[in-house]
Amino acid sequence: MTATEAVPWLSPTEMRAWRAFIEVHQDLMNALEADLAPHGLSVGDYQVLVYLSESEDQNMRMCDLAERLQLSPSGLTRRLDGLVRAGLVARNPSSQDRRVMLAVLTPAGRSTIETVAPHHVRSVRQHVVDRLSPAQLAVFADAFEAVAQGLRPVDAP
Amino acid sequence: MTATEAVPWLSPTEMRAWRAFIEVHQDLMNALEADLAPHGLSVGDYQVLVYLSESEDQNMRMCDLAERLQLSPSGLTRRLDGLVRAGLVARNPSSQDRRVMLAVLTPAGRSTIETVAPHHVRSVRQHVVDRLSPAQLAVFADAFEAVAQGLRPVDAP
DNA sequence: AGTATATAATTGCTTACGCAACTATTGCTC
DNA sequence: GAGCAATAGTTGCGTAAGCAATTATATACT
Repeated sequence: MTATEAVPWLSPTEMRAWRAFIEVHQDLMNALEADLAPHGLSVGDYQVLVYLSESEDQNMRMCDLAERLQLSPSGLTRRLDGLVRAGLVARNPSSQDRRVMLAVLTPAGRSTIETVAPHHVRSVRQHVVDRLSPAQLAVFADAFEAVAQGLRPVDAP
Repeated sequence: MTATEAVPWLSPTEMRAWRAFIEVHQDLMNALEADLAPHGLSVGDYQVLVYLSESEDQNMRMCDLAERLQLSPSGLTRRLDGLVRAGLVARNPSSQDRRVMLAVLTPAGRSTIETVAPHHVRSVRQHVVDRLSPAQLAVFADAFEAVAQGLRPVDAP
C-alpha cells in the first residue's frame, strides 16, 4: 500500500533486459507455433503430449496435468477435447478415485510425439539455444530459476 | 523439410534454461497482472499508456502502435476501445492522412500512467530485476537481444 | 455411521485476440 | 489525371482460456 515512495527506476541494462524479455516472448512463441503447425499441433498440444509421454504410465490426472501446464481446470478440459478428438489422447476414469479422470497417451499420440519432438527441438535450437553460448545458457537457466523461486511460493507459506 | 536427421537433444543445462523460461513467463505475467489490477489496468493497457506517453506528442498511429505492441490491427482496435471507454486514451483522426487514426493520451491517461508506473516498476523489480545480479542482468539482456535478432528478420531481407 | 468439508472434473458465460473481408484513403504508374 | 496497388482502420466470425456454478466423489470430524 506504500505510495510513490522513491522507486528506483530501471537502469539502462535493466530496462534493456526487461523489454527484450517481454518483446521476445511473443515473437518466439509465434515462431514455435509456426514450426509446429505443419505437424498439426499447437505448442499447447505439444506440451500435453510431452508431459504425458514423460509420465510413468503415459497418463496423468487432469488436475496434476493442469497444474503442470499452468492451465485452469476448464482450460485443460477443453484443450484435451481437441486432443481426444484427434485421437492422440484418451480419457480413462481412474479406478482408485472415481472423481479422477486420467488423460492417457494413445499409441497414435505416442507415435505423434516421437515424430514431432525432433522437429520441435530443432526449432527451439534454431531460435534460442544455438544462439546462446554455453555460459549464457547457464546464466539464463540460473536467472529464470531465481525468478521462478520468487514466484512459486507467493502464497504458499 | 529435413526429416529425422540426428537433432542433438537438449543438454541438461539447455533443458533447464528452456523449461524455466517457458514456465516462468506465465507465472510472471500473472503476478504482474495481479499487481496492476488494483489500479484498474491490465498489463496490455499499461503498455499502451507507456508507449503513448513515451511518444513525441503523446500520440501514435494505430498501425505503429499495433506493431510496437505486437498486436494485430483488430486486436489493437479492441484494446483501445477499452481505454477510450475508460477515458484514458482518445482517438484523433490525423489531419495529414485521412486513413490514419491517432491514439492519443488524455490528461486522465497521462495522470494514470504517472501514478501507476512506480508501482509497476516496483513490481517488476520485486519479481525479476532485484532477484538478479547486475552480471546476470547484463547476460540476460544480451541473450534476449540475440534471440530477438534471430526472430525479427524472419522474412524481412 | 452421518454429516460437513474438500477435491476433481465439467459446463455456461464472458473476454481477448487473430484472420479474413470490407471500406476509405493515398501513392504509383502510364 | 485515370486507374491500380498498397496502406490504415474497423467489423464479423471463430478459437482459446479464465471464473463461477454444478455435480460427483472422497476424506475428516464427532
